[in-house]
Amino acid sequence: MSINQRDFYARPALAVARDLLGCRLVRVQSGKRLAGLILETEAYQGEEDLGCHASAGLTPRTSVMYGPPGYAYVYFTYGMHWLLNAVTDQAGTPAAVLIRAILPLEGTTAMAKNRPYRALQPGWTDGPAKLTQALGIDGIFNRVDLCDRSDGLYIESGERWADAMIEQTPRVGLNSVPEPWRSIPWRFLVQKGAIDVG
DNA sequence: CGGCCGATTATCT
DNA sequence: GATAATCGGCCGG
Repeated sequence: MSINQRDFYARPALAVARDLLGCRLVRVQSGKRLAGLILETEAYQGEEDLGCHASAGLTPRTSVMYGPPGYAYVYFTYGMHWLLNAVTDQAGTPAAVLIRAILPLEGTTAMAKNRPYRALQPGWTDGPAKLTQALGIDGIFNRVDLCDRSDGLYIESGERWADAMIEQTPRVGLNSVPEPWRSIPWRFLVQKGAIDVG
């Protein structure tokens, strides 16, 4: 397994969102690997994308998206949830990919401790806030370098799913965003039948 | 099983 | 002062 390097992220969010499916999200917590296969992502591309936080322009919160690719953009929403994005595209072009679901593969016991309530129930990591809880990711991970193993949060290359196994749908939760951004199919997910769930 | 709604606070207007 | 890239509980059928 090798860590995705800067050039992997230095592309438009749409391409990175597609290629992150099947990669392995790794969080090293207390010396242990907590990791899972990425099954669902969403692309947010540019100030003109009214679903993207950067559509509000350069602010302290969105500034990380304007920086170089390969860094984490972790933000807080709905008063209680942390969501994990990977910054993509070149510096100066704000873009990011939201990681929405993983299949837990390593360190599931530790993940269950991080997320005791629904641990190991069906679907316990199939939401963007659920997976950050399971992996113990919060605001202190904002701006960490995903290309650097020493930060304890990175993404390894994985197997590439066939296009036939990948579904594209509109992004979730953008009900107050105008068209065409509300309906543009920039959400990527691995079809359920493609996954061998235990 | 599906749909509605409250929780709770960082960020921007 | 309003809003939010969500989750989980509770309700009704």
